[in-house]
Formats: sequence, C-alpha cells, structure tokens
Amino acid sequence: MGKKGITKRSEDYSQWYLDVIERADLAENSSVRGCMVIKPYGYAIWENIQKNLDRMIKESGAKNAYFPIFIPKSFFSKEASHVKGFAKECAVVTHYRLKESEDGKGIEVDDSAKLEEELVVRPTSETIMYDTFSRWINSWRDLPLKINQWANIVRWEKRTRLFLRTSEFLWQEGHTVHMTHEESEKEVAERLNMYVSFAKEYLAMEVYSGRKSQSEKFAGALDTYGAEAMMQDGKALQLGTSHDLGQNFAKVFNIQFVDKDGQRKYPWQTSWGASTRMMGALIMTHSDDNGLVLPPNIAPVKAVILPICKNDNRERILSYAESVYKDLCSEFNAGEILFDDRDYLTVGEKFNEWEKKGVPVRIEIGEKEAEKSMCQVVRRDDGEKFFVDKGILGIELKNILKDIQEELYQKSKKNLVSKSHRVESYEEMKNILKGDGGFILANWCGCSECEEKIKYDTKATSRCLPLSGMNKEGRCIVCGKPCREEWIFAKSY
RNA sequence: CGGGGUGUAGUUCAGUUGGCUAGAACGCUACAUUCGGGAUGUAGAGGUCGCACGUUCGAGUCGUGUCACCCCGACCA
Repeated sequence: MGKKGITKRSEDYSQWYLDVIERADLAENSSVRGCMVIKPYGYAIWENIQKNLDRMIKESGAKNAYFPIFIPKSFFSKEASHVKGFAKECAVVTHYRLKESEDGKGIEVDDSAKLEEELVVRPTSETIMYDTFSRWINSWRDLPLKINQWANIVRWEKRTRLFLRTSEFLWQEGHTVHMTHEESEKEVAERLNMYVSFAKEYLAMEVYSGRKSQSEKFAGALDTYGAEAMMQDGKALQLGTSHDLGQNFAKVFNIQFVDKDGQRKYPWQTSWGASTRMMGALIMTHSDDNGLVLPPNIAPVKAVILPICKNDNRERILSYAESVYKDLCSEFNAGEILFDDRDYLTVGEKFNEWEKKGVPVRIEIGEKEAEKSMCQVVRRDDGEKFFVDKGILGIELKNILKDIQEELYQKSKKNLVSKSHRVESYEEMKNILKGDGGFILANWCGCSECEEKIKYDTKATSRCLPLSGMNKEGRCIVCGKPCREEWIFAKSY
C-alpha cells in the first residue's frame, strides 16, 4: 500500500499537466503536430484567467471584437520586418474544396479549387486588424481606438513543446491606436503593468518586467516590453508582452487621421498579448511533487468536501457533510465547492486525486467532525490541518483562501529573488548558467556582438531591461566597456 | 532542416542468435469485503507489434522507405 507518487518534477514537467492538457493524438500520418487538447479542468483554469484578465482589459477602455482567422497573403507581407519574422512559421490555405479521388478510395484536394490568393492562418492579427482600422479611423475623434480579441493562433514552429510552444494556442491580443507617441508609449507601459499585476494578484507570481533588446523584440515593433517569470528549474518563461509599434504599421496600412489642426497624420499603435502559455507558467511555478498547486483566485474548485464514513455511520456522516456543503454553496459561486461523495473510491485515492488537481483546500468530515459539529480543513500548499467550527466555516474558508493566495505569491517572490544573481564577472555568469541557472543581472553595453557571445557561450538570452536596471553605472559583462544599463539574462523556454 | 533516440494493450514498458497460441504492471469491467493517506480477493475484457515495401520456409525481432513523438542544435514576441 505504498505511496506511488507522481514522477519528480525535475524529471518531467508534463506530469503536472495530466489533468489540464494532453497532446493531441490525431490520426496517424497526420502532419498536424504539436497541438494540445485542453481538458475540461484545464479549460476551467483558462476561463478563470480569461474572466479576470478580460475585466482588467476592459478597465483600460478596450473593447472586445473578433477578426477573421484567414489573412490574405498580400496583407501579411506589407510590413517588411513583420513578414520576415513570421514567414517561416505560417500555415497557408491554398484550396477551398475536396473531391473524391479517381480510384474512389478516398478524398483529395480539388486542384480546380485553387485560391487566387493564398490565405495565411493568423500567427497574430496585426495585419488583418489594421487593414480594417484604416477604414475605421478618419478623424482625431476616432482615437484612441482600443480593440481586444480572444482567439486561437497558429504558428508552425519547427520544434514544439507541449503547453509552452504548441502549434496552435489560445490568447488575448490587444491593439490600440493613438494620436501621439507619448500616448501610445503610456498605453504600452500600462498594459505591461497590467500583466504584472495580473500575475501577482491572480497567478500569485512575481515577475521581472522591462524592455526587450532589439534582437528579442517583436517583428515590426519599435520596442517590445515583456514580463518574465522564473520557473523552478532555473529557466525563464515570458508571461505577456506589450509592443510599441510606432507608426510602422500605420504607414503600410495607410491608417491616417485628420488632426485638430487639419493635417493628415499617421497615428501611433500598440499591441499586447498573453496566451495559454500563462497556464504553463502558473503550473510550473507553484506545483510540487504531489501535483498541481493552484492559487485560489484562479482555481476552478476552491474547496472539496470529503465525507469519510464507514458502513455503520454512512448516513449520519453524509447528511452532516451535505449540510456543510449547502452552507458553503450559499457563500460561494456555483462549482467552486465540490462535494465528493463517491463511495467507490477509498479516502486515500480521493485525497490524492484532489491534491493532484491542486484544489487549494480540502474539508474532511468524519465521525469526530460530525459529533462536534466541526470540519477538518487541510491546506494544499503547506499541508497544514486544523479544525473549524461549522458555523464559521464560510468566513474561515475565505480567509484561508486569501492567505494561501498571499503565501503562494510570497513564495514565488522568494524564489525569484533567490534565483536572481547579480554578477560582476563573465566567468561567474557562465558558471551560474552552467549550474542551477536563474536570472542573471549584469551590466551590458547593448551591442549585439556581446549579446551573441553570451548566447553562444551560455545559451542564455537577454530577457529584459527592468526599470531598476536603468542608470546603473558599471562595465559590460562581456566587453568591459562602461555602460549604465543592468539587464536580465536567463535561459528560457 | 542537421545529429541522436523511441514507436508492442488505455498507460508505462519487457520480448534472447528471426521460430510454436503475444507478455507484465498499472488502469478498465463485474461481484464481495473494505474505507481518517494512493485497498484486498476472485473472475473478465482489452493487440493488424506506427505504416509500406523488401529479405526469409518463417519477421514484433533483419533491411529500406515513410510517418509520428522525445532530446540536442538551428528556429522561435
């Protein structure tokens, strides 16, 4: 009756994904690869992310809309660096019809149904949205325009990785248009901060945020900003990005507005997004060897009630547990409290199942509890157990959930700090990256030669230049030239 | 796209120098006994050995091709 345990996380992150996603196992010989199936429990997590992030997005003034998944090839190729950045990972639709094959043994593409112009399956929606924006925007009165879209995205990556770089993923992409660069820069910063606070308040994650280097920026942007989280294995994972697009797209899509002074002008644009990868980060950050650990603010199920009964006391305990369940249901939203009265599983199996799924709190109800009109509450994050009076369970539970949320965040913060290393020499940097990894804080002159060398020597790339890294006098970790920017480097997913 | 590895039951894998009716564990189904940390017993279901071609009297096993997956590169907000 030994404990089986799931595979140690250090060996295989995918053990944590079992209840959340699985590899799409499509028909044999199918060239659709690297896709995921999001399971109901995983989708419930995504819905909680959507719900809360969507609220923050709307608070920024953006409105939700939906644009086509198909982008005419000609749109796509208008912005030179944009197309260069995405060209190698696009799925392209060339035909619109199938026909029965000559030998009657199957279906084949009907060559007579070839599209005049190929359609690109969106790898991001800048181009198709901005073509429309050019017709929506005429006057300064039409600005700022703030549009958000929840959609699926396809990027035919050479190498996929379950959850972190799948061929198809879900995301939210925001696109805004402003009169001045000052205004669009403010938007870029605010949306970056939105992702940082979302990570903190909902995902219970501490991140570094700042400007990306020129080599890491979005294809077509002036500047890209990102939020970077640190995983338990010392690798960085980007949570969200925010781009200052300048007037690059406005010029090629001919988005113009007549300003108050009567002049036709190109507006300034931004785009920003966060994807299902965020769930990957969430899971990889908090989980332990017993499975997922979900922050209460994002967990689909906040607490599970487990009656523990024997044959001779079953009815009594079940009816007591049910009254506890009803009490709690009146204080929580539908589905947030679960009553697990399955009698074909042993208690141990149930404990294990809910632990694996990361339900923040388990409420045990057995002989002792029923007698004293109490409940035993067990926290998923630290395993702490205590008795709570039935009468105050609802209030207590809310406090406990709040406490778990806060402690998970503090733990994440501690992890980020302990995995961040300010280095003074290139040797030190190489040694750390060869060992446990983590974030390296180091002065860098900003030239691409030094960045390339770091990448070649350590496989780490620059992650971002945080606010705190500006105006830090020092010498470039590689070439030794005096410089005043302290960048963050890390190996990343 | 280059280098390495792997495809056998739902899952993880074993399968000898090519040889007889294809193996285990877990999971699944039924019944009974259980139930405060991953239960036990009995019975049962479950396979075109990734796919194609080849070598052979005979292929899960050897060869070629192909497809998919994993790792490392290249690539990648």
